[in-house]
Amino acid sequence: MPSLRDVAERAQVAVSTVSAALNGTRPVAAATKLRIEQAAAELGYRPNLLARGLQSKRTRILALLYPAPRGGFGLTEMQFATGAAEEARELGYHLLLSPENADPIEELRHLTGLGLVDGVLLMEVRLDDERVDFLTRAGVAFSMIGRTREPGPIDYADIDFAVTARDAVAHVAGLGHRKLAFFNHSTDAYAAQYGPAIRAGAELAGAAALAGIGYVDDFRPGSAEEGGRAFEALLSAHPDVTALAVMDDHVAVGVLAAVAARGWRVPRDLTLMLVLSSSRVAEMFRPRLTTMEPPSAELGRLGARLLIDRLEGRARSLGEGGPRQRLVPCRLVIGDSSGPPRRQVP
Amino acid sequence: MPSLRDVAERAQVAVSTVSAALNGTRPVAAATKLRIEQAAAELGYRPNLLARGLQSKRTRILALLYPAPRGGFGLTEMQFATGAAEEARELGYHLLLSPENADPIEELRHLTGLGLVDGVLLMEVRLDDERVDFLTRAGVAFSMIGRTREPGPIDYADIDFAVTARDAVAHVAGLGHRKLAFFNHSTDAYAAQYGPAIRAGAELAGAAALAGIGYVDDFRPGSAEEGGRAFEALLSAHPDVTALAVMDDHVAVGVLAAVAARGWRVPRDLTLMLVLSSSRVAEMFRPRLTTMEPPSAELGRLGARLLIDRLEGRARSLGEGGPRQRLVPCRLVIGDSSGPPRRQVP
DNA sequence: TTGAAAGCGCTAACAT
DNA sequence: ATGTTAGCGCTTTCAA
Repeated sequence: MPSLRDVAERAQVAVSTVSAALNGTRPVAAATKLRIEQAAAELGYRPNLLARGLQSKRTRILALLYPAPRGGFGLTEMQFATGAAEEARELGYHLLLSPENADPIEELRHLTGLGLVDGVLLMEVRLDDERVDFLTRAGVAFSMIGRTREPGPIDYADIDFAVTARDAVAHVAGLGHRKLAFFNHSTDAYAAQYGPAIRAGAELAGAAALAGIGYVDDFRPGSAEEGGRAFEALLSAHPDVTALAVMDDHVAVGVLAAVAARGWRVPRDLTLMLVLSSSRVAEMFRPRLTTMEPPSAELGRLGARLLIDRLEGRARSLGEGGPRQRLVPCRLVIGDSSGPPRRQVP
Repeated sequence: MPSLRDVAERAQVAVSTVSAALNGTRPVAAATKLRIEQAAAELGYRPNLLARGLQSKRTRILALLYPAPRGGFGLTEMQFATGAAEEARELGYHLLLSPENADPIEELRHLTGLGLVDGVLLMEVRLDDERVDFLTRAGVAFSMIGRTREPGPIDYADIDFAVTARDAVAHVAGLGHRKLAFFNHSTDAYAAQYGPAIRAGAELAGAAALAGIGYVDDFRPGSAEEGGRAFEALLSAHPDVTALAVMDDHVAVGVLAAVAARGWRVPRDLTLMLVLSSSRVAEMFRPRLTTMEPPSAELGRLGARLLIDRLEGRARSLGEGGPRQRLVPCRLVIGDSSGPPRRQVP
């Protein structure tokens, strides 16, 4: 690999001039610049990132931190990662994939101590997240995909649960439904302070109230079987529920089975929709399920962009330099599982 | 961040001694070593990877190259990535996520020119893959997840299609089936030299022949609808087919619908199985589908390991230093869609 | 067994 | 407008 010196020799100038010409750090005579660029091109010169980073304290490398997938990574998580990687690449950055081990803080301490990364992108942020405290204290630049309970002045990109809930409720209310049920994530996820579960529940409740329709979310099945049972329990407790939103794909499977078992059909007897599931999953059901599809890749891109903006001080220049927090709603993808409410049995 | 010099001062020794003590590069008196380690610990010293890399030409960073997902990444691809990242971390390496843009070779030239990565992990390898030629010529260390038509002396980890096919055929033959059909990937994927599609088809044919059962794979539906139609076409052309394996989840959806439409049931009238689909997907069907689940995370891990072994010269030390090629079969996960053949209508 | 010093490839003062 | 030089933090001869 040719170095700056090789280019300098070939162009008959000093290394600092080459550096300046290539980086635009200081004015260089047009003629010299041309010679330099030509020499660099002929040699196939590429700046050595390590040398540059060692000197400038900037590597243009970002780390994406994620908990080692408990139940295996879903499509959604993957899209955060690929979205972030693409945005980073387009802005001239690299993305390091950093699975967390048992001790995320130690992991972070290690990672940031290496001098390898300029900033950190946090995935799977919990409502109370120790990683956030650590990074803040350590003065490391970071942004979140998702957010803590009180993000304060921290950059993040997250789902706009308020708008998502409003859209979901508007969808079912528009079809004429008067009472919506919601099967949130399992109690475990809820207890684990899983932000989306808690926010989705709260916002759906609010949106339903605002729209003046009934709302229930007492059930939190965690599997297909539990989903089926929860559905039956739901109907006996609330026979007037005609629309159901569920967070978990597997639960939807169980609900559909229970619907069929009692001789009902979707959407004739029940409007069923997914929340936070990709349309690729939704369309594997029959009937194809309506879903509120999360803007995963977009959130990944945004998270990366926010971080890079901050690193480059752009956050400060435009606007007042405060935190930049971006909310993106899910997209309503209407399948074949949405319809008017069933005629109530008398 | 404390540097080597800080540690050296605190321990009252020369920097070179600290380096030696911490890396075991040369003998250091036990007492000195202890002092040094203590000083390092007290200071919370972390070696600067950039400085080390600049000097040693080794960064312990690997790049995972993948084509920007055409139809979006599947679960399988994701697991390659997380598997590789975990293995890398456990072996003291970092993994860079590198989406390819329009020009993969230029991308590669850039990436390897930066001096940032020690080696490259190739995903989505096609039967003829220009990236392989480039890396070989450029003398860059790499390994593949998947393989070219003639991998020659290149390290790779791939699915053992022969064993997978044999297991799949044994499964259906063991249930008493005498004729198996296979819906391969769509013609597009086939034409795109997608290795798994081509190898799976070839090996299933071979395995069926060896087991002495009939085999058809004339159909290549690419969607649920095409899957349904293909199924009907299959039955009229080969009414004696009682077992069907499909590569594509969506196609399975269509087949199930067609089965139901003609008043049939799975597995009573048809044994249906997935090939190369994760069990998480398979269990979302009703009935739960039998699947040959790809060892994705394992392949990711192996790919990373092979590459690291080579980088550390371990490939050469043990054995004769030739390429290391690892094949791992899919795992048969039996669902509720496998059963004995239907009684043939006369 | 340890220390001194050179240098990896680059950036950024400081000089000219 | 360009050249000279001093490091960034580390590894690695070479001396002592």
